[in-house]
Amino acid sequence: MENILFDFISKYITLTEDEKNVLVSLNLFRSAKKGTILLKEGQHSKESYFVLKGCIRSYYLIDGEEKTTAFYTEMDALTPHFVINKTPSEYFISCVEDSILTVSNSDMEAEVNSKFPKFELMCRKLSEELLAQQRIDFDEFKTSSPEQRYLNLLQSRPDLIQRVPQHQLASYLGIKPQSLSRLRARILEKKS
Amino acid sequence: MENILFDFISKYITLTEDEKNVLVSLNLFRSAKKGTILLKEGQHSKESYFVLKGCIRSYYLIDGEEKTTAFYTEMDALTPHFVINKTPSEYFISCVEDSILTVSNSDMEAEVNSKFPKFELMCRKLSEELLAQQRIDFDEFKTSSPEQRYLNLLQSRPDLIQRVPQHQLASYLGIKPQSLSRLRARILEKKS
DNA sequence: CTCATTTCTTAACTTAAGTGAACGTACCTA
DNA sequence: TAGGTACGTTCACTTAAGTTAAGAAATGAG
Repeated sequence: MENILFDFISKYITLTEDEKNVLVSLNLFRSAKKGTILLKEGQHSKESYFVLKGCIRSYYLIDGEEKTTAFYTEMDALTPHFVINKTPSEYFISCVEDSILTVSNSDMEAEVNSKFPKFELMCRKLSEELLAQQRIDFDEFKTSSPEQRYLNLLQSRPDLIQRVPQHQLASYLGIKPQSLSRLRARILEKKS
Repeated sequence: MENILFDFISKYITLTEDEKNVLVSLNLFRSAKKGTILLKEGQHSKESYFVLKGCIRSYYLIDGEEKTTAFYTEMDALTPHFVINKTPSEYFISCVEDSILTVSNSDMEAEVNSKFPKFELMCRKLSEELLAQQRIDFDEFKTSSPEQRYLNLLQSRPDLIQRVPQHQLASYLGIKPQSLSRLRARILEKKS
């Protein structure tokens, strides 16, 4: 299990055996059942997650309705995003499937950063990369229709469509479940 | 003019006079007329911009139509986002108004980072902050209708609505100019 | 100042998403 | 096994955005 984490880290920096051991000793690993809520609206957690296996999602609860904004699957990193305003979280994080994660908080990160300065470098590279990807995703969302967004998702993350309930997918695409059903029917009709 | 830049930097790290002088000696400052295109689709520039005065925007050209994805005004930093795929830019950057900018490329950044390691820290903090803000903006976009997005923009960046042509604003909101006109008329009607 | 171009608004019509309701299926659980 | 709940699909209807076109207003160049 650790190997997935080390494979991920090795994309950014090279670790010695000693450094790997320090990481393992931190007891980062946690498994969580489908449906487990990792973060509730209003909590002020600074936990970061890295998905080793499974799928987690972030969502807002607006007028009693869940609005899913992101899915994180194997090798995805989720850092909470209320760094700026420092107000409590306005969103939830929960497990779509039984999952195995690493969980770290800012204290642990500070500790590791001070012991191994190259972690600082990894953090910078990672957040730059996440920022770039986030911008690309946002641009793509803004410049396409719900139908195009669905077709793009079919290309880029076909597994999600199988793994995730339709109503969560729909709100991720910015539409209602009924519209997703209709849209899928429309696409099938076009093909024939 | 330099002071705006130093004020911005001081939010992240503290600079000595020597360090400030090095920055000034780099000749970062450039002014650009309204309409100037700073980056064209297909170019492979690694320039970063920081807006001291004026307004610049990024946009895609899709089926002959401009799709504006972001506006950057005073104190905003724009880092190009094809860090990952390393393919040429798929979007344009141009000046909405006569603007004064600082322009830096990755070579210059590497030079400054090696001379003053604390710049590395600033870059990390900045990209973490930008990532957080980007996520918040994306979430807000996804969870609201065009009308709500317009009302939110009216709250959060009222200056944009004055400074920016309507058709650019419309595509920034993800709709057509005609729909923005109609939507504004609808809002006015509701108020009365 | 005038002409041409661009930008913005309005209107009529089309298309697609939102809404509310009904129905079938699968999955729990008592 | 029976009843309940959650989920997905379908339908009819409503609402809002896309499209096409026309005209008014602002901008810019000569």
